[in-house]
Amino acid sequence: MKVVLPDSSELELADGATGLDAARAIGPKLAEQAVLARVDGSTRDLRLPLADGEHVQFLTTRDTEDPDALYALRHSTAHLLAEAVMRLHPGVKIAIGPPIADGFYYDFEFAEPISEADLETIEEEIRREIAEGREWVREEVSREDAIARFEAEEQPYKVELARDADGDISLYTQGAFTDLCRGPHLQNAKPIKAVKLTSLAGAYWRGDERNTQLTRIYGTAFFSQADLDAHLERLEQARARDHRRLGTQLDLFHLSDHSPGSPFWHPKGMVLWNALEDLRRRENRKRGYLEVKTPLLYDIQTYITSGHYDNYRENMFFVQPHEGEEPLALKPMNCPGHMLLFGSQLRSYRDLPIRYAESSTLHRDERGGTLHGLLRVKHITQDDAHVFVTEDQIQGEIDAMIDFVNFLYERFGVTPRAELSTRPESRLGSDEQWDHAEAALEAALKRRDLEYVISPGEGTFYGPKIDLHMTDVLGRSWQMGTIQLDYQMPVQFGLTYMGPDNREHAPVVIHRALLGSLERFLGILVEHYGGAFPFWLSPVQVRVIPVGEGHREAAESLRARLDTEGYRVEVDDRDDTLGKRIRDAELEKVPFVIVYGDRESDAALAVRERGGEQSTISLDALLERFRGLAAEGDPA
RNA sequence: GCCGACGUAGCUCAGCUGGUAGAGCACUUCACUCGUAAUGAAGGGGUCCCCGGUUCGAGUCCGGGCGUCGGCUCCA
Repeated sequence: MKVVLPDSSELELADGATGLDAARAIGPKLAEQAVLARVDGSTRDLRLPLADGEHVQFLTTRDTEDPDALYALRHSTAHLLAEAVMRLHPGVKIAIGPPIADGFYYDFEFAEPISEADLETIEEEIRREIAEGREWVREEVSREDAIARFEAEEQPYKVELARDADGDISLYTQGAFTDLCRGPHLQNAKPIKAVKLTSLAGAYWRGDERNTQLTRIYGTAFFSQADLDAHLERLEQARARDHRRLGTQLDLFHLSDHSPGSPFWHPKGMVLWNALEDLRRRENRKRGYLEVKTPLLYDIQTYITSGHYDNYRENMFFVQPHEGEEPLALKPMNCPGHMLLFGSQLRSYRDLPIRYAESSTLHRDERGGTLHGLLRVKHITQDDAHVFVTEDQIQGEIDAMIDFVNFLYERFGVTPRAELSTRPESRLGSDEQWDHAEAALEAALKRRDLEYVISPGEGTFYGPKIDLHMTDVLGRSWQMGTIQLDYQMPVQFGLTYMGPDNREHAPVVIHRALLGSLERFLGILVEHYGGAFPFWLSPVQVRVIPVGEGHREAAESLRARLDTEGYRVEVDDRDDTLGKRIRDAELEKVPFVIVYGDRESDAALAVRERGGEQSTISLDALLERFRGLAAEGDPA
């Protein structure tokens, strides 16, 4: 048989030759350094046979940044971790240990709990294994043999995995350790030049909290120590952009034990907040949304009607005004309020669509351990709206919402990832309705040519949704905007409109929050910009620094002038050196600094831009520049 | 809710095996009035998260609670 190499040359091989055979045929050095075969785009263990006509490329120990090569390296390191743990903790039960982005983990069930201090010992053991040398041997066995083997070894999790596998099973052995594993793996442990165990966490078997909680050990590995160092350096740089750190540094907000999960917004943070509110309000108005305001407190019946009492009671706040009175619930979402508002009057088909918008304070009593800076809060504010439509208005409204979303996110130069979340196990309504609703959302995504993935079972109990996701500085994904199609809640609330046929019909409602939560959106924005906001968003746009005491008056009058033009300007006339005040302005990431001394006048201002670039320009020219920059946030 | 770690000045952190707290920055005052990323000196500032326990004595050890961080689970 023949396989095709990357340079299009053909290589003759015996039938049944493996990737390693092919590498050997090319050269002994390649055979030694080969880590993986990439065959027609997907990776294959070197121990597996090639087939006639396949296009083969070899990944070697020099492909130190190739994700597939790193995956194999880390997957193999995970096996070394399991071997080390089994040696140090006899009787430990092993579960699964895959490579992940930036590293790997392995899940164990320990007889006695371990702590982070134990990681060092385990890490040393792994290094010892590498120093001793390990080779991986692959074998294929029947399902029954695999089950029997792991039963004999008293490894119940492996038995369960083997039971659930279909077809034959592959095993990989290194040293005294054999694991049930699909591969691919390294030939041997030599390429593993840097290993670090990073953290310890609880994780439920198969991701289900009804199952046993296992102990997960996270780690990472690289082809060189320099790569590991670079990785740690990147993490440190990412942490410098963390919105929690910048929130304090830039005096935007703080969190307090006195009200966990409820940010205190400082004046500078409020500038950002209000910029989002202004954007939301202005753009909603252009698109026919009507701003409303509905109560914060409702009786329990409202939430029984909406279904939230059954589904989310655990996460709601209740207040009892006085002894013996009925409790009220603090609203965790706006839907019921908007349903009641719609139902307060007789509606005609001529009124539809009705688009109620409200950016109101909501409270959700999130489970302990889930709060996270601004990204997961108890006090949450959504740029919410509910659009009541007839069946044939659905498509048009959803298309318009997707366009609206694109418009909003483009303002910030960010691109969210779309997901289509389909029917969950526990839900209202018939399968026909769900088919219909899911199809409507998917059709909209396709019409607007938006890339998306499907998240099965992740929809709400009342309908499917399109979610927009973004990633924070540590690589975690967060849901931002959402568009949800709902046939249920209007029915629960008995909502109707009078149709042209003079009969009552139930409207369909589209729930949507496009930025999502203002708190979360701001958190992501702070990280996206690393605190260096564009001019139109900057809490302080210009700082005027008088050179000496004698220039304070002129600086103040320049400030007043810029203030009149609508810009956010401060004078820094502190009794500090010029260098110090410029340094502070840079650290606060103020976009423009104007140094004002003897040489300056309206005709010639000394302007320093964030980052250090300096120029001398007239006030008029500067104002012209500012007008252009300010317009980025408010395109006509 | 679960696993692990942590909680000391406004911020970032140090505080060894128990003997009633310290640095840098910030703040205040004084001197300097400065030309593009830190002027110098002096000073003020702490219920060491909370409650309980052990001890002659607890920031330090133990128990409980609250909060935060990294994960898991959850997320209308």
